[in-house]
Amino acid sequence: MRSTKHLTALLHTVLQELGLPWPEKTTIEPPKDKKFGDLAVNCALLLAKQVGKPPRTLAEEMAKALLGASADIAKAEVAGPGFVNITFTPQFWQANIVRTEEQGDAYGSSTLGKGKKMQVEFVSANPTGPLHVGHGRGAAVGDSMVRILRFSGYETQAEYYLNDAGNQMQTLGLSIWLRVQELVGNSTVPFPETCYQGEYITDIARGMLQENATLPTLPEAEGRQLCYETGLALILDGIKNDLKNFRVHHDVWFSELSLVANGEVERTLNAMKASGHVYEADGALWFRSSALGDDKDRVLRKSDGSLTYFASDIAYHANKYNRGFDAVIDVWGADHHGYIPRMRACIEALGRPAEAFDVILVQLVNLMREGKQVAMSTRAGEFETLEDVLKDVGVDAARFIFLSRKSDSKLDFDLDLVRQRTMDNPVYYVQYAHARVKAVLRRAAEQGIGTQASSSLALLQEEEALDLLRCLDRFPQVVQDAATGCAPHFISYYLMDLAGLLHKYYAVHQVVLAENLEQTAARLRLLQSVAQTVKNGLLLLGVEAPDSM
RNA sequence: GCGCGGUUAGCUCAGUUGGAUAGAGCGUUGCCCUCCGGAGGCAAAGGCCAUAAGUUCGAAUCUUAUACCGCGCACCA
Repeated sequence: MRSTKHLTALLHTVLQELGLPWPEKTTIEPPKDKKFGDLAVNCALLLAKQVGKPPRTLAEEMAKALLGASADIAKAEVAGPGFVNITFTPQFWQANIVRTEEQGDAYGSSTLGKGKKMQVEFVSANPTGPLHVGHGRGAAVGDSMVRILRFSGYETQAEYYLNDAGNQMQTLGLSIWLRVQELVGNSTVPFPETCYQGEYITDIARGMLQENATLPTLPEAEGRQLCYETGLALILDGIKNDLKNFRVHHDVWFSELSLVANGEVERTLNAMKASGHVYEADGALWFRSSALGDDKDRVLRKSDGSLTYFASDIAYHANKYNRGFDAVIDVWGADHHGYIPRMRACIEALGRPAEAFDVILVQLVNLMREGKQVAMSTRAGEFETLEDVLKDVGVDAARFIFLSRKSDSKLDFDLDLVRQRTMDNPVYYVQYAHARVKAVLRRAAEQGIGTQASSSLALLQEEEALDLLRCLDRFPQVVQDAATGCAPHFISYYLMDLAGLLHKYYAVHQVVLAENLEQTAARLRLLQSVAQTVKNGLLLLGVEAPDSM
């Protein structure tokens, strides 16, 4: 980050001196192969046609000018078809340590999103049962995005949308009610397939009976209402508890019912009527979403007079923007992708720019045990709860695995592997890098050796040290890319790289050398900077950075 | 049928705005413990980036077509 910024500024000056424009598509990035230097610039290739000179000639001119422009540049070479490869001096890289020391826990943060208000809505599982692993992935992704956005300077709110207004709530009340009747031997019909089959429903019914033995004798409407209210409260408590254990936090729990009750849905529909996005046909109220890119128009109020889920969802999103968010991100299960076009149409109808709405699709989790897929069926009430998985593998491992894949690709979650506390499990590989540094620092402290700021960083000349320094420099950019790309997995991949370089350095160079305190102090500072960066990165994933393991 | 996503090493997956000889982990094979935590490191083998055309200085990346896989196409939520 520091290196690319520095070179970008130098290149601007140099191009100006040479009388050349700055090509829009210029890239300044670390090349794949280290032998091409620290950073590669492609702009001679881009300018060649426009200027009418061979790319290599242009590149030569740039290289020469860059070399003279700053003492931080050790080499500027032309290679391949016309790349300019820049190598910085070791002193330049060593200064990264000072930067991480100064910034500490803030290293990697930025003001990228300064002044922007963002909202991330995630999990939002219907409160009709406990969370399962799929919800866990959405929870990890959403929570991590919130952390990354905040670290990048966005004012960010985490929200859970509670679907407490629909048919499913009716079904929940009925399911519990019928189980209550079963428990006291009143059932005359088999338990309906349309009701929730899970064992937790019977547990709730049993609990309610213990509290109130007269429950089954209540009139059905009253009994079902009571079952619904109590059931919802219990399930919600369970969900909140699961999320807390998973280190996932929501700032706001937003009730769908509240939107309907206070007339906000009606008001939003009226506003859309006024702007001509809505019409009546066949006794129903329709949203003309097909005019805004959707396949077909969508019903908002059914011919029986009741509202569709989509109607309250529109009101919900209108409400979000009215709360002042510049952009909202919804985290959805990938099976809802068909919902995106109508939602985009809705955003447009609300008069918001397309950039103000983003969806992160989270693919399903394929849970594996002993090499076989674990069957999951919500309808049959057979699913692996998040709670069970966390008990099995732990929060750190689960979060890291969820965040070490692109969200929009299927995830094989191998319980046997994720449970392992070995280096086959990437989370331990990364955490071990942190613990290892802390162990060395403890060891040094025992011998009375500290990390004096006065120590000479110029002693860090080894190739493995420079690799670490270059990697440290990438971190702020990685965080920003994760923020703008909605891609927490960039952080996990980065951390595995950094941890690998640390282990490599450690294997080659002994850090604590009693006979060379100056060298030792410099190396300790390098390691301390690495540990700090690992810790900052892990925090963005919601994973702990242990001092010992 | 239409739409969305996917197809990269034996397996699981990265690959940013089109860049140089396509990467990592696991697995396989071979090596390194007088050493601060070996819970580690080094090396080798392993590829028609699904297929075919196109765009251009240059394509895993962009376009089009085809194949296969997954998902979605409600006056459900």
